[in-house]
Amino acid sequence: MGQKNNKRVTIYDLAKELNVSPSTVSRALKDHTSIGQETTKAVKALAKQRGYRPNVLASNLRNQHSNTIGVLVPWVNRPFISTLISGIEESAQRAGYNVLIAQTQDSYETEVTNTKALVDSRVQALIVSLAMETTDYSHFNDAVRQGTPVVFVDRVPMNYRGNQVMIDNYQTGYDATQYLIDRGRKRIALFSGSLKQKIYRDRYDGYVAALRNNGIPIDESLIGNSHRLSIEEGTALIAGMLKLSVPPDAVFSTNDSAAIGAMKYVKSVGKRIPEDVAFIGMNDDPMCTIITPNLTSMSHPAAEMGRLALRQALEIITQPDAETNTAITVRLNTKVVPRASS
Amino acid sequence: MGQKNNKRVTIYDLAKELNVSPSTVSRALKDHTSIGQETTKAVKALAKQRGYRPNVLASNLRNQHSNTIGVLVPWVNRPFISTLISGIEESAQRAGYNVLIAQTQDSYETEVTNTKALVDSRVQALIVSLAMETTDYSHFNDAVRQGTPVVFVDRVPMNYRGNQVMIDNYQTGYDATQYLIDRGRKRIALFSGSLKQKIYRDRYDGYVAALRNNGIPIDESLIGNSHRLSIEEGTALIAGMLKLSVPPDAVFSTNDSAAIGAMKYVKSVGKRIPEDVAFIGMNDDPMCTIITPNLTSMSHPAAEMGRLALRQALEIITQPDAETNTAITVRLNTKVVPRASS
DNA sequence: TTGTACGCGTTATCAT
DNA sequence: ATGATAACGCGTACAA
Repeated sequence: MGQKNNKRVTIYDLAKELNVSPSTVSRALKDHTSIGQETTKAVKALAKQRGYRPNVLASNLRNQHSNTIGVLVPWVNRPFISTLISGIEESAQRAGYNVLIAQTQDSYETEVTNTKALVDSRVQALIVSLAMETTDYSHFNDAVRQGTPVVFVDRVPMNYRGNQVMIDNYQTGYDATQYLIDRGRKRIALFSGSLKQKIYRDRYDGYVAALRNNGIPIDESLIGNSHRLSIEEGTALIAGMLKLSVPPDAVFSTNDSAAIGAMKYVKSVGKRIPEDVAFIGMNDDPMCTIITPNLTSMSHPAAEMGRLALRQALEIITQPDAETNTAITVRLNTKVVPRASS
Repeated sequence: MGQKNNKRVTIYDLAKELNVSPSTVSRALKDHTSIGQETTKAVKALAKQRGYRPNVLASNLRNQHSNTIGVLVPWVNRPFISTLISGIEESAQRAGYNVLIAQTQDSYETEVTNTKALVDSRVQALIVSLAMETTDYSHFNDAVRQGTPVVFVDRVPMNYRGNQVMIDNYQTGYDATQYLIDRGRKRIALFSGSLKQKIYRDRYDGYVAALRNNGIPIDESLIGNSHRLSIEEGTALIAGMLKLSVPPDAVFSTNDSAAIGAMKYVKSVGKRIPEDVAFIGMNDDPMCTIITPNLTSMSHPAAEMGRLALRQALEIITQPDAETNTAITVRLNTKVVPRASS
């Protein structure tokens, strides 16, 4: 595809050709007021003609930053996360920033490695959603210590008071559970992720509180833990619970995939949804309106969370004295998206 | 989260403290054979103790590259693309490369802008899937001319002979259509993307050839063009076609989303799938096994394509004389993934 | 308004 | 086995 020609034009080339100094070129190119109109115009014209492009590598070194935002997530190919990234990328692009992406594959070790790699790449800020098993956050402390601010999104650390964007997970868990209770359900199963993760812990707490406030006993056999909350794991969880002497009459799954896996199983054994088992999921992924019956879910504004996380990052970056900033926690409200499954 | 302390340790700091020269430190750090065991060990120990991290910005400038791969896609939050990216990222990580991501939002203008931005960022290679309306590829010629090799994946240019990874779209279109014909269908609708895009053009050609070889006339009213092949557009397309005096008895949709939109509509008006209208999609997205009945589709190895594209990029990068390389076209075969919808 | 000179941190070349 | 020096390209303090 075309000829290759690595000799890139520099400000020195332009300077020589115009018989001015490189600094004049440098200044003219960024519309420095102290450079004459004539000169500026001439420089720009030649730059365009010669196809001059600034060497970002040199500029980065000189300015000690990369104009890049790092994004570290468990997996990019999940509906919620890919939309989150889409929101981040769109905002970043508009603000003139690049986006460097890495996935942890939900592994703590990979998270540590990649955090270091991103910091080494001198990203100006790091937007992070934690790996499932992460309970030690010291690698992020290291990042901040080295001058890379961190904004957490969705899967945020326990007891964290720094910059973060999330939903109100406790309330979401409470509301989802209450929604099922309001529809007459008494034996409500919970599909949860690791309780070491704050988001799942909070949803669990909301679930327990809702049951308690309605005088419904907590039954441990109805609480299923799952590593990844995949479709397959959802199937496995419900299969186990349907064998109980008194099986659940409803399921609150803390993501949609596991709910859908369970629904598929329930349908396959001839039980009716929602009559025999009602379902409510979380995230409101597109698949909710594809399954039959459509899956009730809790809203989860992925793109918006991405935009907000990026905005926070930008604010930190542009603050001259990052030390004195007050950290911001954005906690978004969710609501039930009612559909036929409950 | 911890104290901030921007003063980063450099090889000069280490050199001074150890009473050696910076070059010795630099060499020791990368296990240069000419440095004594003792010295090397001492340097590494101190580096670790002082928390030394190389300044990638400086290294990049010196080496004239960024160790980064640029990825330019229409949207990151689509099942096929997010999985493609996942494959690229995983391989890149393993090879020690960063991944810079940008989306074109299927706009030609944005594609041009972002290509330039990525080239300016000195990515070492660009992996691109074209925007829907792109028919002029000169911005990629510019990229190559400036020394940034380009690998296309999935949505590749027309009549291109450079590096690219794709599926055999003609054969895929042919096989999908033949599959419906084999099941006795005569009036087979096609849901296509823009025919200016090679992938849709090839699928269209395959569709036409299959009909022709089976003596079935081409009916223009059964060929639907769609801008984004979204669920909504699928619904709209089938709604129009069902009004025909002789409506289609099958649909070949060139992606799964549009097929599913159409299936939802068909079910909503009380027609049966596959008895009244059979369906086959493309990509084999997860949603195929969520819809009822499950959607037959054509396989589309997204993660594998990502890995292959990255490998091609790496080969080009590591080739010393890129000029003389022969370009590689990888064309993967697909197969029908049969399910209940046809 | 423009030019000179230096530094950002690393690495490669050449010398010792 | 180690050191001195230059260079990558840009941006800016200081000088003119």
